[in-house]
Amino acid sequence: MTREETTRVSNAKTRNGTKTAESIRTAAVNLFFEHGYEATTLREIAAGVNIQVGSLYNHIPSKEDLLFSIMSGVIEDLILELDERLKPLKDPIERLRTAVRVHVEFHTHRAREVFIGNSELRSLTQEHRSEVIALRDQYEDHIVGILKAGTKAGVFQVDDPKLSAYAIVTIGTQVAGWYHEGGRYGLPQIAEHYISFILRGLGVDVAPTRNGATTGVQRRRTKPNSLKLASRPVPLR
Amino acid sequence: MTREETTRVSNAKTRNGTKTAESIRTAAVNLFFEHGYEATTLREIAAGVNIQVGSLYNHIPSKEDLLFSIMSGVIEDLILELDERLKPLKDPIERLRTAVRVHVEFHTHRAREVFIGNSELRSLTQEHRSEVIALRDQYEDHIVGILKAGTKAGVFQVDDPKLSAYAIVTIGTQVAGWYHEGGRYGLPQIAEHYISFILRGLGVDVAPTRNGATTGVQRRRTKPNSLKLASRPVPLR
DNA sequence: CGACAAAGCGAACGGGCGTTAGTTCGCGTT
DNA sequence: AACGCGAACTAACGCCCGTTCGCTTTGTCG
Repeated sequence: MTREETTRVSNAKTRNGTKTAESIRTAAVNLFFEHGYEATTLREIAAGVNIQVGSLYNHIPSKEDLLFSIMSGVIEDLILELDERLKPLKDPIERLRTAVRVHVEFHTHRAREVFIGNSELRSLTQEHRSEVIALRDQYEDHIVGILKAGTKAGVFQVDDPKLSAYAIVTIGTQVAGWYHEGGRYGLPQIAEHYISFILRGLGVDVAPTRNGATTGVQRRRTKPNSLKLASRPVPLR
Repeated sequence: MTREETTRVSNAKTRNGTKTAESIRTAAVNLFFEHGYEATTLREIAAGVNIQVGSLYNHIPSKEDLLFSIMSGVIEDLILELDERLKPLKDPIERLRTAVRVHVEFHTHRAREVFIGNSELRSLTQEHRSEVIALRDQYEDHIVGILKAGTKAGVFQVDDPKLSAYAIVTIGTQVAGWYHEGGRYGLPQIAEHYISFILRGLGVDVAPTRNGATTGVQRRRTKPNSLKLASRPVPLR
């Protein structure tokens, strides 16, 4: 009770080949995405891992905690990825381009988790909710920072960075709602389309888009479409 | 069983002064918005109307049907309002301006219902879900139609109307997520801000925005801020 | 090979859920 | 004055939820 965990060395792969905790997470993500957190039963999750209900509690403290770890995990990963891709860039326009690209790619790549993160906030406890919101604000601040820098440098025309950041984040986020691999649009095209739209919205002079590519910069990509959706969840429409 | 409803004349205000059915709808909207459909109990709804649980079934066929009537009702109202406001306009730019304005105003005005409509699709039965999606598609087609007309007339630069329509609808919809009366931004400013953003995104030359107004057209509005949020629901943050 | 801990089992718990049924009550109409 | 009816109440139904717990199985390591 007093101290949480003592020395923990073993790698936890007893009966099953793959680690059970990981399978639980995956099953939970799929079910939360398809039916929502409240409508998902621990018994359904257990069935997805081929385990009995009670056994779940060898790996998770509670259902709510499982949700929290999914939600916080995905935002942390997003922030990490953005930081990394942004690190080498200085030019505000290129930074915004990359930010939108990362945003769209990530939200498509991990659409199910992102969807959960955007819709299940109210199922968290007060403390967990605050924590997730803090992470989300941290991410938004990155975008706002880019806009402010670009405005200061005179390359963006932005009335209010916060308001514009909302719009930018929102556009990219919603892609996750309808994108599916093999659909009408490839991911790079979608990203470039929205990049042009957004840059123009910020007052940057961008050549009219034709077939997805925008300016001369980064016209050709070595791996044209290397993204996959892990499973086949029920989409929203 | 065979025929649903015979002659129905009475106005249903027996014991209570105001109509109960209406109160149920209101209470349900508030509770669904705050805690979500799955997490909301019929007993909570009943308590909000000062009624016992069983009495609800004098007014609704089921919990799911209550949700459906809320979701379909709000989209129908939205389409009606858009049609009406769009009717007298011919110029594509003005039509788009008005569409965005209506969209933002409506989504702010009836934020709680809109939020429910966007997040509780999966709680509907298959049939009801299809019906709601059909209504939503109908609305999106209006926006797409405006974009196509404007593109044909050469005033918009649009690669793909559908993709752009998604972006436009999304921006306006999300406003409902954070707008609250008395906040940093008034509704007209928000609307005009996004109108400029969107028009520029579509390649229309718009004068740089200052304090909300855009071009000379429709600069002054007779009723500057006549919108109200009906109640004070728990926001998402 | 035997001890130990991690992990799974399976039954049970208390409680809450949506829905149904039988009844009562106050109107407006006949 | 009697009736019909909408609408409210009360009680119960069967079911399923998240969580707990004692017990058994299993893999690892000295």
